Amino acid sequence: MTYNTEQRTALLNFLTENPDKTFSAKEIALSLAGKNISKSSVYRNLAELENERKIKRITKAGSNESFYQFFDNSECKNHIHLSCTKCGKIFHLESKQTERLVSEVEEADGFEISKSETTLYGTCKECGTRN
Amino acid sequence: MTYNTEQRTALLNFLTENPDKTFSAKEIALSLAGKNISKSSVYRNLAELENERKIKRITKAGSNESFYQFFDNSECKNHIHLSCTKCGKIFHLESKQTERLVSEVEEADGFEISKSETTLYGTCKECGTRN
DNA sequence: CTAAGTGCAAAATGTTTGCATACTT
DNA sequence: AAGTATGCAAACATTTTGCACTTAG
Repeated sequence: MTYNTEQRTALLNFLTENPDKTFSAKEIALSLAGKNISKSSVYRNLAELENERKIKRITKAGSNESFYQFFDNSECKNHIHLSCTKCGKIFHLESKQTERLVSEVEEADGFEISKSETTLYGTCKECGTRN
Repeated sequence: MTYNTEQRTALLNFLTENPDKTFSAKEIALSLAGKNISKSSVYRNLAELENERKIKRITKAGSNESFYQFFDNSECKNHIHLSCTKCGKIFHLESKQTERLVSEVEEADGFEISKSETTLYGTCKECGTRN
């Protein structure tokens, strides 16, 4: 169905090699300059890789841009995520502390929480102390 | 510092009167047609009211548009929010079930969670069963 | 009177699309 | 060979800005 083109590979490699950072489409295009990939292909591949759940699209507070981050869904069955609304980074929070919360929230309001996708927003340690 | 203009009042009134709905800037402009407010003023007032924490800016999954919802911060000291990534609505979750979660998450990763601002994302009952 | 807000049109930003060409399998 | 991806430029949609004018306090 999908081809492993030079461009898609370069894009996914780039995000894979920087798993704890987020990048805008523009930043990615810039980082991949010289790697023979156009703006359209950056966007098309980001969309495709997001569909395949290989990367995560992130929206930061106060910005209209989308940011993207590597996301290995297979490792995320049993924990939820913390996403910092300031820097946009995603942190992985181990399951034991959060199991209760998840079921409680689901019972309370009928909210359907897929653990692998659930994200709790707040301010991370770094961004908090920097302020 | 800020003036209570006819336009700002109309905009805030509109969101105040529809507290459980979210609106895009376009929808707001449309709803306020005849109320003597221009597109620029819609955007400028949305930004200003967001700064004043009187409204909340919301980003929906898969969309680049911003949506806005009335938000009375003063009522939200002791609970967290559930935000549906499909319909964008914000739900208020009472504190008892979540107190533990909040402190546990804060201890675990140093995440600083202001209860009145914390939002847990997922799919709400309506959007979940509709699918 | 002065600072703040307004409308309008133009510009800037971020993203998507049509099309002809090229690549992957 | 067939289907998929690419680059480019143009189109889009949303949001922001410059400027002259108006209004709230």
